[in-house]
Amino acid sequence: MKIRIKDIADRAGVSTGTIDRVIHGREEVSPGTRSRVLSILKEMRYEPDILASSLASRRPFRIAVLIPFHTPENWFWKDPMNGINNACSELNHFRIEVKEFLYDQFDKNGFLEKSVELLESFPDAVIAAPVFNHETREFFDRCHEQSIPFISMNDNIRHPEQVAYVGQDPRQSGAVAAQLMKTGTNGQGKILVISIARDMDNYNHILNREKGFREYWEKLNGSAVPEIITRAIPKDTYNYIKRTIGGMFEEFSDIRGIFVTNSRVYQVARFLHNTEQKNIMLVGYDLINPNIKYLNNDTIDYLISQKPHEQGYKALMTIFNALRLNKKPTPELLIPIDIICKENLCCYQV
Amino acid sequence: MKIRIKDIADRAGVSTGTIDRVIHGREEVSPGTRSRVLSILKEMRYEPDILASSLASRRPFRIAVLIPFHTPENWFWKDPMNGINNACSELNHFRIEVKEFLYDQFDKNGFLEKSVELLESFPDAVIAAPVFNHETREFFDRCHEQSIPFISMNDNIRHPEQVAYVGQDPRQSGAVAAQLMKTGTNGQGKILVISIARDMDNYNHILNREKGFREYWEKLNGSAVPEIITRAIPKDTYNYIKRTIGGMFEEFSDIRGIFVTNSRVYQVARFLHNTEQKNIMLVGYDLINPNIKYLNNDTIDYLISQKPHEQGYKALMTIFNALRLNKKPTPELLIPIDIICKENLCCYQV
DNA sequence: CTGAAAGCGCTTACAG
DNA sequence: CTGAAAGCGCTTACAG
Repeated sequence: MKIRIKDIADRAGVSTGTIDRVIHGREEVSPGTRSRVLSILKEMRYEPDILASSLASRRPFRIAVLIPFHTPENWFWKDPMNGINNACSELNHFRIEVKEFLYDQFDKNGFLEKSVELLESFPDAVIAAPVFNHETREFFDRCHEQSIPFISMNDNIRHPEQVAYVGQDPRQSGAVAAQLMKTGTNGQGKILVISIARDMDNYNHILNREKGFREYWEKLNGSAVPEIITRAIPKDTYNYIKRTIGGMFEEFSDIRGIFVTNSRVYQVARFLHNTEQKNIMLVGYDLINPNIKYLNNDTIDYLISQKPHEQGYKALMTIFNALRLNKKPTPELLIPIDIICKENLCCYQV
Repeated sequence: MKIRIKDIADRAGVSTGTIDRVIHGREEVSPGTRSRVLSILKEMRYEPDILASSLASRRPFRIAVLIPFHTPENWFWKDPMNGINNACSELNHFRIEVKEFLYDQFDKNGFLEKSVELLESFPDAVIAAPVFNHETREFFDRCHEQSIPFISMNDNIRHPEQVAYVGQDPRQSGAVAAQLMKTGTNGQGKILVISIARDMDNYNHILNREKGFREYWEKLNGSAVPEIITRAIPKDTYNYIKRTIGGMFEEFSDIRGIFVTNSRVYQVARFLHNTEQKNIMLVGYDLINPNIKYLNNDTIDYLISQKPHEQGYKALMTIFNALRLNKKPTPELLIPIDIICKENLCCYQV
């Protein structure tokens, strides 16, 4: 019924050791035997028994993770790592090892150092989250040269050799924000779109979210469309934000909603809360603690979750399935764009 | 490092066969040996290697599923079964077998017959979705007598012996619907709460959803609160629904929103669409095809997903983890209450 | 009631 | 370049 290595060996008239060598592409087999065995493997549709394989093999499957570390001010990168580790412990029977190469998301050199270190450790697979686009692309090139398969998460830089991408579609999430805004404002008045980002922090995402948000209204014909005012704020300190947003409220009348394109929405919430503006619809990103606080006191209406934990979890599962179980992955594993309000918050917190 | 059966055997001065017998509670061991081995197992914190165990054992792990079958008119029960089967194929290396005992959700006798049949097959574990409360409770009693562990899904009847419950909190999902309604109507005008159910179909869920919806407004102090008009419709044919809802629109003025407490929301959507009432906010349940159609043409504003596929998937994973991997499950595995609109629909479709 | 031995399907030195 | 044998940790008849 089930085809074993032994069956292949009998058919090919060689020993099981040789079959094993062919299956794992070791170079110690004569070309003739190799091709004969390969065709028998295909013909008999051999599928390895991963239980037996894991049990017999000493060497663990080593996965290297190259993502930013989190800081007290920016917890975002904690959850992906947790997701990866949770997936790892679910698979612990299969002898998987995760090694973390964490870098400072504002320090390009740090990234380069870590990526060299990673390559020198010769892992079996790589999970990486691109922050520095150009440098990550080069890093992926290097992985490919060393024949190390890699998966890209959170931001899709579409390297031709990547096993898969795991993350959200930022443009689509902008459209979701717009739909919520439409429900809440009915297309009346003005809407501010605020992007708070020091450096290039999450820059791709921000641009695409803004784009998706705008496109939503452009596609809407016939209905009322609000006036949309976009502003980038290059600092994320409260005083700076307070001044900027405060200024906008003086400049523009009839503001009905604010869409903040990343996790800094709590700073805007703080402003609205302090100035007691209760009828502004506020939508932003990410279930980080300060945001949750303002969600619970009704200052933030909705948060869009990037599901960082799930991204990490799925990244590891996907690469494991692809490499160990031979299940070819979807090239783009899109993480759902969850809409979170006070009422459904509890079931999303890991 | 890792404790094996052999280590236990050496320590206890018996053979590995005996250890195996103790671990699996087979009755062919003398009481003295048994208790000695048990205490050594505990002391050395033995954890079985499930790879080796699955590899060596012939017998598959047999899981019986007792849920309603789906019909052309009601596809709801298709997805849980798919979720179970998908989980099963993900675990197929571990030799799991799923056997389906599907019953007619409107036929109590059919349920009883299937449950007898199931018990006679002596499965290793049971996944069941309660429709007939009293009868399911008795069925679970019977499972307990036969020492078959069971998990309850979709509706929690809180049997004291259940391994876990996997499903949504219907009351909380009513609150989510209310929050959406508040965003869309700002608490102005009147809101209809419509429950369309022939027989007792999903009755517990409907009551709890209504309850959660009402409680939301009760907790809201200070804000505008709409007038809420609840109505049960005992038939789900379009003509009947059209007459009833049409009548309500004649009876009440200034209706701003309609909350349909189950998947029949497409019938109300059809009415709104046919009568060209565009400014009524409409919220309902479940990503079934007719609902998706009206979501895409902007008649339904939001759907709440019960994530039936995920319920099935998690039910199987939970019982497998609990019984084969000794991971004790959360007693209530609450499935997130996803809010679906046209814009985020795509990433939720399996 | 208990032990010795073979086996699950694959991998890994080792010998040639 | 290839094979025979031992081993991964657990389970299962079989013999006593």
